[in-house]
Amino acid sequence: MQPNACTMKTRRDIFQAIADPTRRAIIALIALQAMTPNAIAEHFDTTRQAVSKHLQILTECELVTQKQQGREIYYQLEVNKMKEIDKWLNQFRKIWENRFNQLDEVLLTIKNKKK
Amino acid sequence: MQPNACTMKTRRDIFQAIADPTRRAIIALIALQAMTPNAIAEHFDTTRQAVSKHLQILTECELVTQKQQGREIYYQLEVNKMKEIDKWLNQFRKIWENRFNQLDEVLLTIKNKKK
DNA sequence: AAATTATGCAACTAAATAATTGCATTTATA
DNA sequence: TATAAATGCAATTATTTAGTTGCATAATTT
Repeated sequence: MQPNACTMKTRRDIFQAIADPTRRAIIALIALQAMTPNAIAEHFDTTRQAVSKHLQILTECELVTQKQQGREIYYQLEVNKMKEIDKWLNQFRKIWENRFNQLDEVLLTIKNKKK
Repeated sequence: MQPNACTMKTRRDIFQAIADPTRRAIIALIALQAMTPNAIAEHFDTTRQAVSKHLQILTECELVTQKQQGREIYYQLEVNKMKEIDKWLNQFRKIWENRFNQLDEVLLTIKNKKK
């Protein structure tokens, strides 16, 4: 059986995508307004092709989308996709809020003892 | 000059740490209660040594801490460190909340036009 | 139409990564 | 005290990654 279109050499996900510092910088850069690969590359110390590869990876996991405009291609952040990281954080948020409440209680106890 | 103790082959950070799915699973596993490497390894399909390496990486970027108890070492999540990811998300949170408000306005406009 | 610009894709390379096996050390138990 | 258990560390390996250079293609501009 032939490998289908979904077959990829590497498994990309959003966590893998944001692991690279350059990609995080690109994400932050295009967060507010869409930009072309050339314009993005000007902000970094690498070649346009390297940036292009990063954009490809970001596109693969749907963190960015393209918008063709003549021969220029504008890449823009799909900010909604970023919420997935937020969702993953939720499980820990419960814990760290709990920890905070526990600390709160300790502080209250100390306070009451002082009275 | 001799390389000092801080010299590392690789630059680890929290984003790199959570990029690996096994490490994310470990993080989730020990989030609620500290566990030993052996106990953690039982949950995965790899060797204890591999888990140990993941724990080492997580320790390096201060996502987990150790607590020795006889010959056992309990690894526990430093849930506060997870907040760093949350902090990074803040810059995008502003945007996605904004987008939501914009949508909200559109919906309100539609609603008003219907009246 | 010819030259220029914007971009993607392929081949290649160096470095990093995740995992394995084997061994050493420390602590507990029989 | 001898054995077993819990763990870390070193060497090795296969795979992935990020980057480079070079080339092809499509859309502009001169």
